[in-house]
Amino acid sequence: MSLHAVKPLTDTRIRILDAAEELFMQHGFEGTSMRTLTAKAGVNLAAVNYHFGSKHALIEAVFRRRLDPMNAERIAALDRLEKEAGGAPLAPEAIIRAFVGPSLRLIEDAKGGGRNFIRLLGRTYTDPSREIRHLIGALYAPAMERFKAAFERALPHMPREELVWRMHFMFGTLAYTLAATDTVHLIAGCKPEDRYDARLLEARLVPFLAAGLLAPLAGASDVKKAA
Amino acid sequence: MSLHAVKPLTDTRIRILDAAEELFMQHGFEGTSMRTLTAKAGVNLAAVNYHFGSKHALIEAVFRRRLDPMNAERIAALDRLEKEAGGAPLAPEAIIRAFVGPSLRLIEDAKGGGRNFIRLLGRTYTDPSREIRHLIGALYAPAMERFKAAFERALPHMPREELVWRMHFMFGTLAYTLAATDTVHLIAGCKPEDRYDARLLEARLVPFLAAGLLAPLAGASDVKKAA
DNA sequence: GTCTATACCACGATAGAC
DNA sequence: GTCTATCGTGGTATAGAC
Repeated sequence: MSLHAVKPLTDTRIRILDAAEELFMQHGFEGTSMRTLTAKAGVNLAAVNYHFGSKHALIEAVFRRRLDPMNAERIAALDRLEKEAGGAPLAPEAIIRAFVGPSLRLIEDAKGGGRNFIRLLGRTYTDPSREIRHLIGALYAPAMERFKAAFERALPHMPREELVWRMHFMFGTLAYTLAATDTVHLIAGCKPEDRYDARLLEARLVPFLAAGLLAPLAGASDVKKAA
Repeated sequence: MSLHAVKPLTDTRIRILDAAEELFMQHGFEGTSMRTLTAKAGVNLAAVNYHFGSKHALIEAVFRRRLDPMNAERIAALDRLEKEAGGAPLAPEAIIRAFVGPSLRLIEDAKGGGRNFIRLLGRTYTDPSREIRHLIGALYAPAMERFKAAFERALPHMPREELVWRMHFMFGTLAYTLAATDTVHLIAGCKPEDRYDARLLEARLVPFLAAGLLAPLAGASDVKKAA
């Protein structure tokens, strides 16, 4: 099995995936019929079933095509860092950068559909369908395991439960920032041209996340009091 | 004009709003037909048009019903804090708490539909339709202005542009955390029963946000280098 | 192995008969 | 009103042409 998708990316497959990516973003999964999809892709109605097996399998392929390489990149970046460190624990900020970088780069790719995909991805975390959310979870799982382990080594004194929540918060901030690039105007006053500048975004986002991750731990009493 | 919605909440109106809230969450705006909506509400097909004028106006009413009181609550909390402080600048964490609290409380309301609404809201920030996003922006505008001013007074040395971005990040973290309560399992290891405990969530979320907001400012050189 | 035309089955909406 | 025929639309399956 290669690093790439399980099936080779023939022209027809690519056309279908591209069309699906765009239509799923615009109209959702339910709102996109196989007929409009294949029409947009310029392929036969049966092509989806032939190449992917079912609509659900197509959805999975849409996410796999971009998520698998993205997460592989993330893991590779982490591997590189750990190799360089030679056994020493990593700086939390470096781990964050390894995670954030690959996804940030995608939003600069408007032509190739990367930006569209990122927004689709952002929407899908909160998809009403359980199946879909589970799919996303499964696709993220290997990367999440690795990063969780890296954070645990970098922050040995942080309770595991707290770490999980802070990772959740960080993940959410990233997801929202990427998906809702149009929503910055919600808080007026930002230059719109900055929204899709990956390096600038990273320079702003990473310190925010790192500070949140390293926030002083509430005394155990505070959490108990709340519960 | 009262604090409540512009139109009185007759039984039919309420039934429609309740049904719309749930269906919009489950199937999106496009995916929800007036027929299924009125059927679920147990009202005549024409009732939506009579009471709200159009589907779009109904969407607006769905958001207004919950967002206006929620943001009013936020502003009232801020007013209270400022009165107590008597002219002194507020602690950033207190401002955050004033903003976060009202929305967090909604997720405990599963029966009354508050939790469903919060998830709908979370999805809508990244809605494909410009109109919808603008609507949300308009509904948030007054609260955002007030909170932005409060943060500016609390953090006089932070560049305005940086503050706007950090508010954006905080807003995103909150939005995602509320909308994607099911997604915590993405990073395995959290107790599922904690996901809807508002006070526990607040105890975890607020320190994270406060730390991010107060993160050390990158030297101007770093941002320039990125650009 | 790839693609096309077409058929099938399920569903919801619609409209006419009663 | 209720029943029912019908139609459009959805996802899926297959047989046969390249």
